[in-house]
Amino acid sequence: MNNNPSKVTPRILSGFMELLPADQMLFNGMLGVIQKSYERFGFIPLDTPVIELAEVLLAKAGGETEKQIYRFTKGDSDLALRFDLTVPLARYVAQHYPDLAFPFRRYHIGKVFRGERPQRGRFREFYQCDIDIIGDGALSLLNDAEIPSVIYATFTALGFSRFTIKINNRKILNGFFESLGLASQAADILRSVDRLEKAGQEAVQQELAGLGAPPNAAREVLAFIGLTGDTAAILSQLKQMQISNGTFHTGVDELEKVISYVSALGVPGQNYAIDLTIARGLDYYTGTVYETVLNDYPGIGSVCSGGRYDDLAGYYTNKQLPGVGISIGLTRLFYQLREAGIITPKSATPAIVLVIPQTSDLRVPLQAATELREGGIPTAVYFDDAKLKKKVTYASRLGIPFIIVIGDDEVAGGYVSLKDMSTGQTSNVSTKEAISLIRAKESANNGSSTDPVSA
RNA sequence: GUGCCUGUAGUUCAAUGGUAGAACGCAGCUCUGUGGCAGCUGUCACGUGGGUCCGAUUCCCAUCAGGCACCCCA
Repeated sequence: MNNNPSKVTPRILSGFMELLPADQMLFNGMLGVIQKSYERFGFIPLDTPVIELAEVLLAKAGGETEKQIYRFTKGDSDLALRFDLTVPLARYVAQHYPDLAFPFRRYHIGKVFRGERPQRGRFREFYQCDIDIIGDGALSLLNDAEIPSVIYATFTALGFSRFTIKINNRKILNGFFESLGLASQAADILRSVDRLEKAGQEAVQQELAGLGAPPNAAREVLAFIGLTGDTAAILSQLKQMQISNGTFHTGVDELEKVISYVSALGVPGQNYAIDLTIARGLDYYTGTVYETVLNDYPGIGSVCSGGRYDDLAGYYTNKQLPGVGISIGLTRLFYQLREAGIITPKSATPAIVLVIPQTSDLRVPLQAATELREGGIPTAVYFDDAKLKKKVTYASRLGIPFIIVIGDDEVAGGYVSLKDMSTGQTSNVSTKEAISLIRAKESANNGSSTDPVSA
């Protein structure tokens, strides 16, 4: 690959994503939409170090985490890269507890690292966009209901309309398993149930048998999670079930409340549903759980998931800090949308206009550029010596929608030559007129393309 | 971490036991103040190491890299 032995081959590690300018613009657009949406709900921004003491990050330890974490030493320090944003949040809240106002609503958009085998859409470094609401001692169930409304607003802002927020409650599943005498295998069963769609009914049935579930219990499990209908129908079926288990009924109660409030918060009925099969692999969820899928692209899987947990920071503090939150895996989401052609890059630069000086005295072109920028128009200037054709091609390649050529004629005449790259029309106008012309055209375009996913 | 598949220009792909072509891209020209089209010219490759062979990009082994499935997850 590299003929020149004196040069190092430029390359990056597999599993790390790096984008070309047009894609980076698209990615940043999505990230900005998500951030704006989170802030609209009053979530507070948070940024924490990418590197933490291994002791802190691994306080909880746990098979997969331990295996996947990037860990290294620097001098005497045992360090690690964060593998999610929840553990740093727990540390942060425990550490700054006295200075925070609860419920603490924070969002955090940042990179996390996992040393997994990379695969399509699975990266070793990726962005998560998290929101969490942390209570001090207790946290109203209403927060569980607000989360889907944030998801709804965010995915709508991203340009999607056909998506479903699937909602379930762990207590229902746990209580149900307890009533079948399968409580000790609950975690494994949940995991198996979570794979229902992927692995198929038969495989799950066999797995359940392998876990020691008697055939009738396995059948009951499958029948249970197979309950169908709209939210009202599922809820009434759940309530009619003859199960004497407190946890189960608490779960049904919670789910019913959450569902009713989700509706009250204005999430349309077609955008959420009860799905008793979603369980989430993570073991720290204790109540409501969420998973969001794009109806037209089920293959992409969950694009946003999370849930309720009772004890966020038990490894760092004695305070009982319950919370609820979700995470959008932005890197994966972006990658898969891009792969599927659902989103396509538009421009490779934020510049709206390229000023092209065609004169040796740059003062007038530079003044014009400054005026454009003061007029709120992102402006780049082509400083280097080249033929006009090359400069125009440059604007074309980058997708810059306007160019302004300023040569000796323009300087002498006190005007600029404005060209609309999409129509090819040029006109001689004053800089002020150019600004309003560009603004008019841009706002007309933006009407339909504020979201990066207008497809 | 386990299993399977694949490594040829910047990219996507060909061909061949006698050292390789195309398309797109990129640079330039046709075209000295205007991009997209067209024509021409140029640019760039057999992942690495070993083995078999007169000779290996081709066959074999190892290694590295990439992809896929499992596991797990965003």
